[in-house]
Amino acid sequence: MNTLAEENYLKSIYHLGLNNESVSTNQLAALLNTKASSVTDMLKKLAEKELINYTPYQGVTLTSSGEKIAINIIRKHRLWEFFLVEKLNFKWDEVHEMAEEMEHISSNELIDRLDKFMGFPKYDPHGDPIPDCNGKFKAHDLKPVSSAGIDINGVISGVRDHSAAFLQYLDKQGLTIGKKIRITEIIEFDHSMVLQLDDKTIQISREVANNLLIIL
Amino acid sequence: MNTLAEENYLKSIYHLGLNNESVSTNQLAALLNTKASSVTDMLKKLAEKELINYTPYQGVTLTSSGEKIAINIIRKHRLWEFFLVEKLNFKWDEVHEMAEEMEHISSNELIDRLDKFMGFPKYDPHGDPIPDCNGKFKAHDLKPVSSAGIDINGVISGVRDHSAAFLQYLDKQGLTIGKKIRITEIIEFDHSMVLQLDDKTIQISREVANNLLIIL
DNA sequence: TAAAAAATTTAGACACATCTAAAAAAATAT
DNA sequence: ATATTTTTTTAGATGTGTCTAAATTTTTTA
Ligand SMILES: [Mn+2]
Ligand SMILES: [Mn+2]
Ligand SMILES: [Mn+2]
Ligand SMILES: [Mn+2]
Repeated sequence: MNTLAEENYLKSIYHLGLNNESVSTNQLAALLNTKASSVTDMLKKLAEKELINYTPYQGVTLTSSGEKIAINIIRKHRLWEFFLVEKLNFKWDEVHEMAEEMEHISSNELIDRLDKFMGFPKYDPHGDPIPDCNGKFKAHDLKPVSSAGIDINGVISGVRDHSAAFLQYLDKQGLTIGKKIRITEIIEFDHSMVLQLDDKTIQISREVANNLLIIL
Repeated sequence: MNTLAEENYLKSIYHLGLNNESVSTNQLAALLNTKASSVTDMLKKLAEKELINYTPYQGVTLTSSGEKIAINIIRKHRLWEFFLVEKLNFKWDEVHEMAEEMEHISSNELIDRLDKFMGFPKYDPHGDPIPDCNGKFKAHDLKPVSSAGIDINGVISGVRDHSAAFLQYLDKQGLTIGKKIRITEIIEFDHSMVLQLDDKTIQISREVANNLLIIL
């Protein structure tokens, strides 16, 4: 139906356009690791198919049919990630690249059965919400640890940075999804934070605190 | 590493070259639903990569590295088919097209873990052998029902035709993998055969008998 | 608000995988 | 053995997705 490249563009436009409004050519070029001129070419094609709203020089937004396709790809990505972690015992830092390929397997019947097989999970291994077969999903109300103050309690429920390096670091520190934390100290000098876990105390940099998301 | 088209050519060369020797351009064109001239182009590319032995006008054979790749794709295809049937409850006539896509997911670590997850199955839903992670496999010693005579007993263990139409017909008749049959009559006029199953008697055409494989 | 900088689009090219039509080689028939 | 048919390859073209370099538009700065 749509090519692999088209699907990847739609997914990227969706991710970049989440909060803000229209997505720029350069933003897409950066995320997709390609050149602005290539992006322009593809935007024309997607506009022709009425999957995006495109006005030259003004960036793009998804049409509702474009958004539907994007959400479906994200659904597949996250369900496959869940499968890889829960059924095949991969670690959360190992699954993203595989899911990038698997999200393009076309059958919806397959993905709906996979969903059922796994008990209709609501969140993927990184805490991101999994759209249901109608594209509906609800994100947690997440805040970066860095935005919380002294003596605040929270539950680790997501990450902003999905890089393997960051996820491996969190693993090593025991900062995994579901863990309860309490902020016991904030170092004024560099804004690093001291966290109390169930079993130990650890210190994290501002950088880490910015990318670690909790539910209060 | 190799493109999707290259993988499909290698797989096709493998399947066509099983018993006989070299595979012709036209055979490949027919199986891959493409034109002979396109095949020639691709054969040059695969020869350049030393995945096939190609002499113009003489057909091709796989090199050992080409064969290794082909067998790995077949391993993936059959393991995904097994997964779809055993874990997601698809029927044996529904899985081939999905597996055609899934066989190109690149990670070998993934497929090895999938293999383990399913308990290292030896045969796919159609009775075809699944190569292990070293590419080793052993096919059953299969014979078409049509080659057996009166009063012979056998166990249905494979099919020659993999079309959905044929598989659905077999399902409806209760002629599924593992079923024990006994040939009770052969009609001289059209070579159709009467089979005794555990619970019933059915008659099949010569065409069906040719495509249904048993272990004696 | 005019000049400079940045972002975006256009123009022209290329690799890949495919096609049709024509040429060449191999196999078959007379 | 020659002619005919079949098979295969070559030549030239197309669509997709990408690229670099140049032109254009928008934004920022002075
Ligand atoms: Mn991911
Ligand atoms: Mn994820
Ligand atoms: Mn199959
Ligand atoms: Mn099969």
